[in-house]
Amino acid sequence: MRVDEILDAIYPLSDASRSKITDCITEVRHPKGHLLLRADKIESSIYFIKKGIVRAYAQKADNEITFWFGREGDTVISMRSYVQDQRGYEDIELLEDCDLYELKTEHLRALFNADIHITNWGRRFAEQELIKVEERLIAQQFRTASERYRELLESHPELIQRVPLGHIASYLGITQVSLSRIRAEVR
Amino acid sequence: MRVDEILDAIYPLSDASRSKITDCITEVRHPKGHLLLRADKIESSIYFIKKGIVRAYAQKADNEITFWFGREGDTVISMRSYVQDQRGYEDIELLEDCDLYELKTEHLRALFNADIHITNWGRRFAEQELIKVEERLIAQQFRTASERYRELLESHPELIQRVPLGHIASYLGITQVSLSRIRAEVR
DNA sequence: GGGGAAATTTTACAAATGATAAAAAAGGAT
DNA sequence: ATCCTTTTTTATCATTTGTAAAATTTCCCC
Repeated sequence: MRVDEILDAIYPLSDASRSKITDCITEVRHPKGHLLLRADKIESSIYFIKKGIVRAYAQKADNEITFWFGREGDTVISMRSYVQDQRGYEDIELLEDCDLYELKTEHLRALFNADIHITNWGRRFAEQELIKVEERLIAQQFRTASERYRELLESHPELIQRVPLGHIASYLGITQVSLSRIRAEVR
Repeated sequence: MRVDEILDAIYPLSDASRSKITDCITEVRHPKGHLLLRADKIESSIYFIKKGIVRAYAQKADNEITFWFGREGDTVISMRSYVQDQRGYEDIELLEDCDLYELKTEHLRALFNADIHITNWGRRFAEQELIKVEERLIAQQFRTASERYRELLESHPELIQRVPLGHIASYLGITQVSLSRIRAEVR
C-alpha cells in the first residue's frame, strides 16, 4: 500500500501538504515478533503499515489483553506518548514480517504548527479513531461474546486467518477457552 | 464554570483565537430530563457544560446503555454527527437542570479552516477523548466489575451521588442487580 | 405531609464465563 | 519427514453475572 493512499484515506491533502509529510517518512522493515512500540518508553515515532499485521496489547501482572489490531493502511501510534508525552499503556508487536512507513513525531508536531491542512488531517485522524473505539466500547456491552465474534468474522474475516485465536479472544474480551466454545457452537 | 476556562483546559488559546470561538457561543438552559442530542438526528450544535450533569446512552431494542457522563467543564458532542455528518448512536439526556454554552458546528468547522490554533485545539480535544475511551475499554477487560466500581467511586465520588445507580451500572457494563450486589459486599 | 411513582435492594434460579488441566491438532525448524 | 513447540480444542467444576419478580426505600410533586 502506498503512503499517499494511506494519508489521503484519513483526510485528503493537497500535493503540497502531503509532500511535507512524506518528505519526513522513511521505510523500515521488521520481522515477525519485533516489538515496534514499548509501553515503558516515550515513543518518538508513529508508523503506517505498508504490509503486515500488528497488535497493541496492555500488560498487567501475568496476563495481557490485546485491544487493537492494525493491518495494511492502518496507523500505529502510542496515543499516550503522542498526546501527553507520557509512557503509554501498550506494547505493539508485529504478528507478521512488516513493511512500515516511519514518521518521527517531532516532525509531525512541527507540521501541526505550520500547515493548517495537516493539522486538520491530524484532527480527523483522532476523531475517526475515537469513533471506532467508542463503537467497540458500546458493542462490548450490547452484544454477547458470540455476537461479537460473528461480527468480527464478517467484518474482518482475514483477521481470524492471520492472527492466533488467543489474541482474538482477548480482543473480544473473553478467554481463549470461551472463544473455542463459541467456535464449536457454529459448526 | 466560565467558557474560557473550559476552552483553555482543552488546549490553551490566545485571547484572539479564543474570542473567535466565544463570539459564536450562546448560553442556553434546559430542564432535567431534556434530550439535548438525539440519535436519530444529524446534530448541528455542540455544548459545553456550565452547570449540571448529563449522560450519553445508546438504545437497542428494549435496553439502553450509558457509555458517558458529562459534568461541569465537559464537552457534549455527537461524534458521528460532528465527524461524519451521519446520524449518531447516542441520545444525550440531562440528568439535572443544566446551564450550557452552545456552539454551532458550522461555525466551528469554519474556524477549523481558518485558524490553525483552533484546529490544534480541536485536534487536542479529539485526542484527549480518545485516550479516555481507550483507557475505559482496557479497564473493562482488565478489571472486575467490583474493581471498576471502586475506582469510579474513588475518581468520581460525586457521580454516585448525582446519578441513578441504574445508569452507573450500565456505564460499568453490568446490570443494576449486579451493582447492588457489589455495593452490598462493601458494607 | 401524604400519595404515588421511581429507584434500589433482595431473593431464587438459570445461563454464561472463567480457571485449570489435559488431549489433540497444527506449524516450524532442521 | 520428524521432532518439538505452539496453538487449539475438550472436559470438568467453580464463580460470576443475568433474569425475573417481589420487597423495600427514596424521591418528587401536589
